[in-house]
Amino acid sequence: MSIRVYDTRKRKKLPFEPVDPKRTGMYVCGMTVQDKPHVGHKRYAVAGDVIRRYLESKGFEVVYVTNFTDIDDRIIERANKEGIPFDKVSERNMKAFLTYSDLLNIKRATHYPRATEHLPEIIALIQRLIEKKHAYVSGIDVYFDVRSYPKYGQLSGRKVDDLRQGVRIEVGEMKRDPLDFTLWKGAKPGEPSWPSPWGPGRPGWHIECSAMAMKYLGETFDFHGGGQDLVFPHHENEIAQSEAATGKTFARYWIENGLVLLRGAKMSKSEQHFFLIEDVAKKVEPEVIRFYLQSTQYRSPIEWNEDRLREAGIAYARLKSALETGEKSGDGTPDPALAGGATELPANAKVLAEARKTEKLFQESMEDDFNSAKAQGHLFDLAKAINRVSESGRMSEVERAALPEATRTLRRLGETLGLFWDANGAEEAIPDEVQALVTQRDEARLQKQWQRADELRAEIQALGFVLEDQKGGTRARRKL
RNA sequence: GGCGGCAUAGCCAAGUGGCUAAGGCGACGGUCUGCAAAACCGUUAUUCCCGAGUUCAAAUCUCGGUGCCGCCUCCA
Repeated sequence: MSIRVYDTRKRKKLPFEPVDPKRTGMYVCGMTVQDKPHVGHKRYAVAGDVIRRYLESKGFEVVYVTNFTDIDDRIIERANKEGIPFDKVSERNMKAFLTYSDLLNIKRATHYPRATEHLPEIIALIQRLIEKKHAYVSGIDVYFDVRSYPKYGQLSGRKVDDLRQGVRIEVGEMKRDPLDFTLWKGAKPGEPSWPSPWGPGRPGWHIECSAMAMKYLGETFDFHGGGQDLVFPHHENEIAQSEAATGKTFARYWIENGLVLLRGAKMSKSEQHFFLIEDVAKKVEPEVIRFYLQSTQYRSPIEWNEDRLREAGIAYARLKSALETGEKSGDGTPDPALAGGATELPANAKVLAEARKTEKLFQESMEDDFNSAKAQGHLFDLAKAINRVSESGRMSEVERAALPEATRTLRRLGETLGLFWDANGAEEAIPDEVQALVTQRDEARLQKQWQRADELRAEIQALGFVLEDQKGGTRARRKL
């Protein structure tokens, strides 16, 4: 058993060798909170959460850090437009981010550091870079000297000389080299600012992540994630400024996730080409959104598409249904095979064999660069085995005795992927209104009033529930 | 123009040197059902964008095409 991780920097899968055998650190670049979160912001959150949950299931203590960039030009722009302080804008969008993280069963991070709360750390890091001659003061700004760091470009595979053309210098910037990037941006009149040795100003975009990652995870840590659109320049610059300052490896594994596409093109704030997660959540069950987002390997792009989501809903319902079936037949039923004092589950039960096999394949999938798509796929084989046992009228005692254990395996593996949390209480909370209609329909069916029964079923379906007439009675489920 | 990635059935998606090319959706046939739904059983890629090469052996490696995506400016 060994975990292998694809590292963007080395461009290959490497064995996972944590800095600390018991504890691992993950830094996942969060969002700039000038706006509400869109689906793309949930892709990286889900991808990170899956990896985190898996590592935790392997016994690691995971220190998980996701930042908020709560000060930058866009936020200031937005605040000015609305005529409110910048922190009102960032505050409300951070809140929205967390609301929808919870909705998608994304575990809360260990830390959610914000740039504006880490000015001392940021300033100290910039000072360190100036002392080492990797940064210089120019006018009211401080820049990183890219030419002073020969390994620049190692993450994104770029050569400094190739980059020379095309780089733009904004008005007012006084860089020695067009490639140099801002560490500290001196404030213009009326802009929010913090005091520093170089005068009032605010941090550049990249420096906060280096400072905060090092503060919470140490100068060298295991995982650094974020969207693939951050590879260059953001992550490249993070490596440059961090490793130039410490002389040590910064993050050991760079695990950038593929982007969410909309009609074939990247979801993006600046292009106004995106779906807000709050709008999507009104139409699609949160469990299905999550299931869908992790049904593709995290490094591949994923198309956001209503047809795909509907299919995902059907597929996911299959898993949930098997789980429910298994748990229902398992609960409260004495296991005949165990009644005689037997302490071990019947090893020759087919469901149990399937559960063991699924467990093995699931683990192998996740060990191979956290392939949740593959792991999730294996769950369907176990679901089928559980349904098969529950289905057959002449279920053997051996199979029945093994069913609870097999079902527990399904639940445990699903939960490792962050599934099966029943976001809307779909199982328990059948509204009284719906339940009353179900009862009426049952009565009609007893009297063989089929037309009346069908009308009632149509009404119930219109309320978003599906019916399953079973031997023991009618089961109503929320449609996923 | 430079850098990186992707191309697998009707659709989505695993698989990156050798067992029958996972799984889901859809479709078709069957069981069950008052009819459905769900579930179960069966069928649905002699073949992995195209061409050449390496190898006893390639969807998987190499080279050359074609198409798509991302980055090179803020973006998860």
